[in-house]
This record gives sequence, structure tokens and C-alpha cells, in this order.
Amino acid sequence: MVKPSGPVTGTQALSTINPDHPLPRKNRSSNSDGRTRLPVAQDVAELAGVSIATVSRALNEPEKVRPATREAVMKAAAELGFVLNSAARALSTRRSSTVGVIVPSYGNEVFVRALSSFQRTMRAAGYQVLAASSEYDLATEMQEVAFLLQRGVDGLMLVGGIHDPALYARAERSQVPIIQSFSLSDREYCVGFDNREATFRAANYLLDLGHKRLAVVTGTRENNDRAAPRAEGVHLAMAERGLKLSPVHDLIVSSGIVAGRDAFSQLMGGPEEQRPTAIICGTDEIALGIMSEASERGIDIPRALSVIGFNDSSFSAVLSPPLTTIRVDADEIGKSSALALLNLMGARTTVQVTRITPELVLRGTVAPPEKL
Amino acid sequence: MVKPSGPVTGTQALSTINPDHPLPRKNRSSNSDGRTRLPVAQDVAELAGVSIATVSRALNEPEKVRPATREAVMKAAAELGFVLNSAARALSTRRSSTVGVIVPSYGNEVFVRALSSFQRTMRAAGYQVLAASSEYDLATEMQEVAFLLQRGVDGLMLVGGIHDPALYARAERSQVPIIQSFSLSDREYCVGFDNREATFRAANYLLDLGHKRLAVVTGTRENNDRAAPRAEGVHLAMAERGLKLSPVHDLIVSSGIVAGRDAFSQLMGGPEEQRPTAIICGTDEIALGIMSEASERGIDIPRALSVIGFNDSSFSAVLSPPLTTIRVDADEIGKSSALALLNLMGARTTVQVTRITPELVLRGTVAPPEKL
DNA sequence: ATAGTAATTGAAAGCGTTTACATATTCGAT
DNA sequence: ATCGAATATGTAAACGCTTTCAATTACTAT
Repeated sequence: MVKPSGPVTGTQALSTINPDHPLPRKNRSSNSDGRTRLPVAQDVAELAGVSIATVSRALNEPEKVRPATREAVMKAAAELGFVLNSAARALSTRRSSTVGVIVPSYGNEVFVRALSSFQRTMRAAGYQVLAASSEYDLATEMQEVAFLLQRGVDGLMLVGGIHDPALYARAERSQVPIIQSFSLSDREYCVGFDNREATFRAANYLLDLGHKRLAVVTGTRENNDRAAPRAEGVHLAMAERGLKLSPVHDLIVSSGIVAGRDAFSQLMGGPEEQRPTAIICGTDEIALGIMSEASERGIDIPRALSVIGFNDSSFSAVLSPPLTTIRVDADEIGKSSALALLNLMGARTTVQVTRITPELVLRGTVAPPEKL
Repeated sequence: MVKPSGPVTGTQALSTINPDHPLPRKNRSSNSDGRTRLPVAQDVAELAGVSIATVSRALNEPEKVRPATREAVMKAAAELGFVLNSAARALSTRRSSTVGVIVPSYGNEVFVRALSSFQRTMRAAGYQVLAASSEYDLATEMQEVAFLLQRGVDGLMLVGGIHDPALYARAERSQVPIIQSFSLSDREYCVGFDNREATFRAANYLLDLGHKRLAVVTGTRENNDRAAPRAEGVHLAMAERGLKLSPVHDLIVSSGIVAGRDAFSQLMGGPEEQRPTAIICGTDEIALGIMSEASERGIDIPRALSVIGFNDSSFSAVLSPPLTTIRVDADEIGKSSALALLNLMGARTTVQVTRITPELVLRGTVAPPEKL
């Protein structure tokens, strides 16, 4: 399409070939294969009759550009269906507007909930989140972090405070702040709670009811500053009353519901006077497994056995009986972590430690021991 | 470290500064604020005594570079802790090695499972995945897709085949392939199953047992090609036998466990001879809610009421009684979707439709109706 | 009107890769 | 040794944006 010559608002006419300049490498509106090329800032600039710098400003700092100009740019951008190339922006600004989060597992509802609210909050702030799971393995986690770092994430959310030492070094080197979640720390920025205290309280509650033989079942405690302290809390509560938690009542299982079923068999296999009268579980999934196996074997919960879970998963309230559990506000953890990380990335280092309070929610799986 | 002169395997000596070349623009190892700058390809090139192009090749197409050179580059890269800047690479190659996926909700275990295996597969292929949830809302989904497209994702995984029409146009424009999941289509590439057939079979199973009054409860069916066909399947099965599914036995609820509880009340509120004798649920969560409410009201499942769920969530097998449900291999969907998308992105358009077969897993919540 | 100041805009230099093209090197066959 | 083909490497131009700095334009108060 050849236009009549006339006043041209842009920097130079472009619909006809300018013989002064060598032929541009590519035809500006279509690819070598004839496909329409996506519009770039330059195209918007030309259509709006401004410079590319102004386009950038109109888009990023609208207040720095005169209203009339801004509108012209916006109109041109809309007309062309212009979409900013975030790789170019990231390269230029050295920030990706992307954050990474690594959870131990997607199989644990509480992490999914936290991830979800973390993501929602980040999204509202204009960030995308790259998520990954470590499967409770430090090496896998490190690998994922390396991947995320290469991807240029601006921040990182991790669960717990035990990680590959190289992780902190690498993050530091890339100047990527880390927010730790689900456990507390006095060295790192974190949003979490005192895992030991949570089960300590639950154990005391059971002890107050008259229970003497408690059991505790958690998933892996290796490199895990949530599960390990939870077990500790139970030990501690008993020790304070001069009781001792029998080693056979202290179980580490692989996580998940079926693991809970196995745990039941191990715990309740011995002679009756040695069996625990109450079990504190590291997750509601484990508790559910235990309840399921108990039901199958005709063991009455809570009469013959009390059970306390952890996390208050969605199914917990509707089990029969409803599961007594330690509720953790995962949404709050996700959201607060996001907010804290946002703060850190903004170089504001005000946020330090956000302490969440777990709550023992009393439902139907706890009763005093049978023979007082 | 100065080596004695002798045979040098590389192209040229590199441990001393070459005075022939002009001094680099910036001090190469530190920033204006004195902070150590992260090494870039140029630094590696200098240390290895090769050009930046060779560094790139050594890293991306090692076979195109002589072994000795390659090793020198690798060594230099390792020594400097060089990490490739993916924004720059994305800008240069016009591909981000990132894919996006949008699920309706993280609250539905089946989507999380699919997402997880999708991610694992993509990760193994060197892709990162950006995930988002639409909360079953087309506008939200469109917005997220726009965000992902701006982010330059190379591919997209979507659940179902009903989306904002603009979505396809935008994706097409950006030349981003889409893989549809959890439902079948004859127009789009997809990995899914026949939702209608799944419940059709389940309904027939109940009908064969002698049930005459079936009910169906699903989450929202608006713009939803999974829930709606599931309801249809039940209608269809009954119609084939000259039966009619009463409108009051056809319920749409908000998803989740509590929604299931509400459904129970509505369904079982009427006089006994009008109540359904079996309920087919759109998800296991709904089924769980129904079972919970039934248990609370002393309605015996399966004697007084049969229940069939959908998805075979992790908790379903351990409920009491264990939930009869339609199992869908979400891992397979995630994995196959990833593989198919990988194919599409590689411009190989061989993969068309991958059909997954749902399976009715018989457990404890189904029995013949009480009075035959 | 007009000088001085503040607010806008534009030109151009990056950001760190990849890659087409040109050049240099290697190697096998004579 | 020597030539040519094949292979390896280097040079430099993108990729599409942001941002500094300078130049221009728009105000404000004489």
C-alpha cells in the first residue's frame, strides 16, 4: 500500500522502501515464511508517531508522559495488539518478575494450599510463580533451585530451614532473597510456627486427660525441621511429667495415608497393656490411615484409642468421627510469605519473622483413656 | 599460575592478558557499586581463550566444538560459576523453554496430580512450568492466559475444551500450541476421556443392580465439558431404560466437601419413596460430603443409599465404607499431555487424540436397593 | 513578549545471548 | 609437501526492551 507523500508524524516514512538505507534485514510486517510478525514497541512507536522510548514510558510510567501522548500510544498498542516481550524486558531490567517456590510434596494438602495463596498474592503483585517439589530430598531441591536461579527468579520461597548449604551461597550470589516457611528461624526471614510447641501442647492436652502412653508418628525427619520438632514436642511433654515415650511408640513412616495404616499395625501389634492409648500424627493423612485401619480392625476411636492429626486438611472435619487436629493456617502462611518476599525484593528488609499460631481443634477423635 | 611453555592444547594461551585488544568497556569483575558482577559468557570466553560464540556453542551444541576447546570452556565456566542468562537466551532464540498450565482449581486433587506429573515430565525435558488456576471462570482463565502469553510460554495446557474464544485467537497469533486435557475433542489436540460414557457406565451398573431412582450431583456445569457430560451420562442411561431422572435428583452444587453435605440434605429431604436410592457424584469430594452427612443422620451406606464418586482421590479407598468411584489416571493425563505438547512444540503434529479409559472401581459404597 | 525553570521527548547505548556468515584451521588424499 | 574439502572458530548483527543524557517543548512569572 503506497501512501501519498505528506506530513509524516513518525521518525521516518516506512511504507515505501528508502533507497538511502540498505534494505532492512527483514520485511517489517512479515516473516521470511510470510507469517505476520508480532508487533514490537517500534511498531507502536511508529503508529503513534512517537519514539520507542516514549512507548516504553507510556506503558511503564504513564504519569511521566503527557496524557495526549499516552493515549496515542495506548491506542496504537491496542490497535496492533501489542504485547510486551518479557524476555527483553527481563534482560534489560535484570529482573524477571518471577519468583520460585519449592514445596516438599504436592501430596500434602497443606503445601498446596499455601502454594495457592502464595501464588494468588504474587500474581496480584504482578509476579508469576514457578513451582517445583523436592520430594523431601535436599539434592532434588538444590537442583530445582539451580534451575530457578538460572531462570532468573527474583525471589524464592522454601519450606523449612534445612537445605543444601550451597543453596544459600548460590542464592546470595545471585542476590535472590529467600523466605522460609512452615518453621521459625532466627537467622532467616520466615513465616512459620513453632512445630515443637504445637505438639507439645497437644500432648499435654492428652496427658491432662489421663493418657500415659502416647505415640507419635511422622513422615521422614531427616533434614526436616517440621517433623522432627513435632516428635520432640511429644517427648518433651511426657518428660516434663516424668513419663517416657517408648521407642516403639515413636514411628517414622513414609508420608501419606497408606503409611498411616502401616503405622497402626506396628503400634497396635503388641500386647494391650503396652499399646499406646493416644497417637499424635505428623499429618492428617497419617491420622486418616490410622483411623481407617482402626475401623477395619474394630478398634473404637476415640474410646479405645485417641488420635490427633496435624494441618486440618479438608477431609478431616467430615471423617467419622471428625478428626481432632492441629490446625495451621496454610493460606495465611502462603500469603504472608508472599508479602514478606515482596518486601525483601523491594530491598525493604523490615519483615523479619512472622509467627503463625497453630490451633488445636477439638473434634471427635480424642477421649480420656479407657481405664482410668 | 604460569605454566612452563610447551604444547598447548587450546587455540591460544590464555592466562596472560592479551595487550593487542582494547581494554574492555567495564571493569570485568565488579559493578559500579563494587559488588561482584555475575560472570557472563564473555568472561568465560576470555578465561578459556576463545570467542563468545564458541562458548555458546560449547554449551548448547557440544558436538560442534572440538573436545579440547569444549573442555576448556567447561572448565572456565565451572571455575567462574557461570550461569547462563535465560532472559537473554529467550530473547535471542525467541523461545522461553517455559510452558503454562491452567487448572480450574487446586482444591481438586485430580488436577494437582495431573499438574504434578505434567510438571515432572516437562522438567525432565528442560522446561519450566508456570501454573495458574482459573477458579472455573472463563474470564479469569483468559486473563491468566494473556499473562502467560506475555511471559512468552512456548506451549499451553488447558483443562477442558470450553474457553474464551479470544483465547484460541491469541494463542494462534503467538503461535503457541495448546493441549486440551480431561475431555476429548475432534478439533483440538487433547488427552482426556469421555466423561459422558464414564457416568453412563456407572449408571448402568447401578441400574443393573435394580436401582430405579438415581441422582446425580456435580459442581458447576456452566462452561464445563467435564461436569455437564457426566450428568448427561446418567440421564442417558436412565432414558435408555425408559426411566427418567427427576429434576430434583439432578443437582448442581459448588464443588468441595461441604457442597456434598448440602447436596445430601436436598436430595434426601423428601418423602422416602421419592428419595434416590443411589447417587452418582461428579467428584469424590462431593461423595465424601454426602457420606459424611449420611453417617451423621444414621443413613446406612450402602444399604439405604448407594454412592459412586469420581476421580478416585487418595482418601477414597480408606473411607468407611471405602468409596466406589470412577478412577481416572491423572498422572497419565499429566504425563501424556506433556509429551503431546512437547511434540507440538517441536512442530511435530503427529499426536492428535489420546484417549484415557476411566475405570469403575468397585468398593464398599454400592449395593442393590433395599426393597427389590 | 521573555527569560528561566520544569516537564516531555528522543537518541542511543546497553542488557547477554544466539547465529549467519566469513575466516581460519585441520585432515585426508594425492 | 600440497590442495581441497570439511570442520572449527571468530566477527558482528540481531533479539526487543529500558534508561541515561541531552535536546526540546511547555509553563510560570515577570
